[in-house]
Amino acid sequence: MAGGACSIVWFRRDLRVEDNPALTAGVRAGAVVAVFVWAPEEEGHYQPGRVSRWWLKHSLAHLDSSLRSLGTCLVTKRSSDSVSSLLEVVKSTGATQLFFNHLYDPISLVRDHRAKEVLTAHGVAVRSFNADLLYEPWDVNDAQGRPFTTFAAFWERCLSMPYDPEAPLLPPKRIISGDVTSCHSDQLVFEDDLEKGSNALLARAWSPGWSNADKALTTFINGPLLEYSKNRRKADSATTSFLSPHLHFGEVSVRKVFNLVRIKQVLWANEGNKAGQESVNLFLESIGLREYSRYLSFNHPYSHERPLLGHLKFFPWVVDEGYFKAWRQGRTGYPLVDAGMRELWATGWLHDRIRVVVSSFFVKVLQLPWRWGMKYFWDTLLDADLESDALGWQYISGTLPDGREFDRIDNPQFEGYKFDPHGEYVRRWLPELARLPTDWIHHPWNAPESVLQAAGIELGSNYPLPIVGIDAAKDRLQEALSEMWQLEAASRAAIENGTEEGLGDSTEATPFAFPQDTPMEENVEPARINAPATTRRYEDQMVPSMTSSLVRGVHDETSSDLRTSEEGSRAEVPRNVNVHQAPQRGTLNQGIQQTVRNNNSFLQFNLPMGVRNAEDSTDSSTSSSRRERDGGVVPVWSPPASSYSEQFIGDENDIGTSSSYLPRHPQSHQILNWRRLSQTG
DNA sequence: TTAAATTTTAT
DNA sequence: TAAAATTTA
Repeated sequence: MAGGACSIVWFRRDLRVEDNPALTAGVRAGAVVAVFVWAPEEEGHYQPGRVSRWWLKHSLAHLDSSLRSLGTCLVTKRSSDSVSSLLEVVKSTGATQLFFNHLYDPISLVRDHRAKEVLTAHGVAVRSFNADLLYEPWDVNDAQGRPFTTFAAFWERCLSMPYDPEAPLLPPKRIISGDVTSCHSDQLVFEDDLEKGSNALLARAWSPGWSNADKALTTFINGPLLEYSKNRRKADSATTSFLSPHLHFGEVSVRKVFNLVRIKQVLWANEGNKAGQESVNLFLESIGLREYSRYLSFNHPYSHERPLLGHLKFFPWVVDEGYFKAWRQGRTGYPLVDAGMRELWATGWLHDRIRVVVSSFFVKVLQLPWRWGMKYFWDTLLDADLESDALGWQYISGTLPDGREFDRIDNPQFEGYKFDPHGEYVRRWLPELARLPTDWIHHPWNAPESVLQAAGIELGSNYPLPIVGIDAAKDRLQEALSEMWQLEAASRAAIENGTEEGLGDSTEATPFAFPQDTPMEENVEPARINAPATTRRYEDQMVPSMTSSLVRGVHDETSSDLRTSEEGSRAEVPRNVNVHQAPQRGTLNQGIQQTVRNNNSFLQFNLPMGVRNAEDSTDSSTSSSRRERDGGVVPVWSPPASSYSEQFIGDENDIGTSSSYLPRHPQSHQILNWRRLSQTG
């Protein structure tokens, strides 16, 4: 059918043939050209990490083979600009229509809007659909027609909408292929040789691809779902749904999940099965949180990089590379935290409870900027998902109206006995503690010397002492909070005086520019962990990247990382950490003021801050390891902090004071338009 | 039955 | 940590 009218179905994070409205529309319209564009640079700061790319690679292969059995194939394009690649495909295939499904992260919102404009201008009819959510964000509003700002109210509304979510669509029986003879596919490269080695293990635990996702769903619903409420609290329980990576890439549709779970719900309600009903409600709630993450991202497109509660932008985070590194390596001295971080490192997976534990420790005990932690999760999690992770970290950080209280500190020791009462999880991931009795497993620092000796543990040598004491952390948190309120009051006064008036609106340039990212730091680490009976290697473990001018420091730092079971590791244990001495606070606040005054300087701001921190901390007691081993050049991961949101520091995008940023800010008209655009599907 | 003690769980 | 839910005397 040479050059005959056909439509492009643009696949993104909807890698399935079942319940895929864009695909269905394409099939109905006639011949189809299925396209996937790989343009990671477009994602700026948040390019998929190694394990995420591994997943994508297999998911795409799976989709391609499904499409082939239906009569067409997946055209793949390597690109630095999705929209121009689509245009190319239009030209080479003579397509007259474009169909795609909605995404709600800020970058996609803008990119998809542009795609629509540009292709329409070229005479292509564009339609887009909801395939990712039960209800579109703009359809869920309170009685005044305003978006919700708390999860409970949002979810209650979702569950009582006047109409049900759309029923899932069946896969097409057959697809008529558009003419792709003059539209060549690029070979997409998702992993290098080094990464291949590390990824080899992933296939043992996971099967990407939409029909595997479907199997996982069925297995879960017919099995573990019943006990979901009972089992979901154990650190290493295998009773979660394990659907999150499938859902992230849209291999399974939430609407299908919802429908199948609902059927069970009715069944168990009729049987009077209380445990089952509770399980269903809890599981649906976790689906609801995923919905809410998209909802927040849509209504507050900066939620992945700035607190939704405005006063939190004045919180003086501790900018300390040493702490950050100890956390990443699982060497904080708190066994549950460390076990979690080692598991994440090794497998790309973490139970939800443990995610809460490690991130809460990160924010409340170490008081590191939550976006660093979020970025590390992004780089390492198999199910890394910008919207969900932003919601999670904001919740933990207390920067949401209904998040945890900000001044609450969870004690990892108690949480350890709660989520891992027998210490099995800790022993699995921290072999150095394997012989410690359960009584001490979550607080080895209290164990009698004789017990430690018998277990072969020398605190400060082969396992660290706590990097920060909980009591010290509490004091420090209080201080930081009062500093935050002072700064907030000062800023408010300044604004009332008119000193900073209008600054927030003055920066229209590069609305979605992020600081340059450089390739991820590599850890070349032979670490032994007696996890699933294998010796694992930790090559090419991703950690947050750093600003380009500091790249030279990379190998200096990483080559000495985390030799868990080697003598050589000892120097790396963060030690000499004086609990009573407050570490250096970052100079974020000054930085922010700077940025505001000299708006659009975020790139400049970024570098100096990193360098300053590195130099400042040379003498700090928290950074001895750096001085010893890293040759003075400290790789600094550039916090996304300064990228964008601070340009709008003067605005009132507080979720507390106004429910939506959008209507009051003309410079964000792309997104206003997008609201309209979104309804065309 | 009520009130106190306890356990549970946070988006 | 603190509010809510549940158990106990």
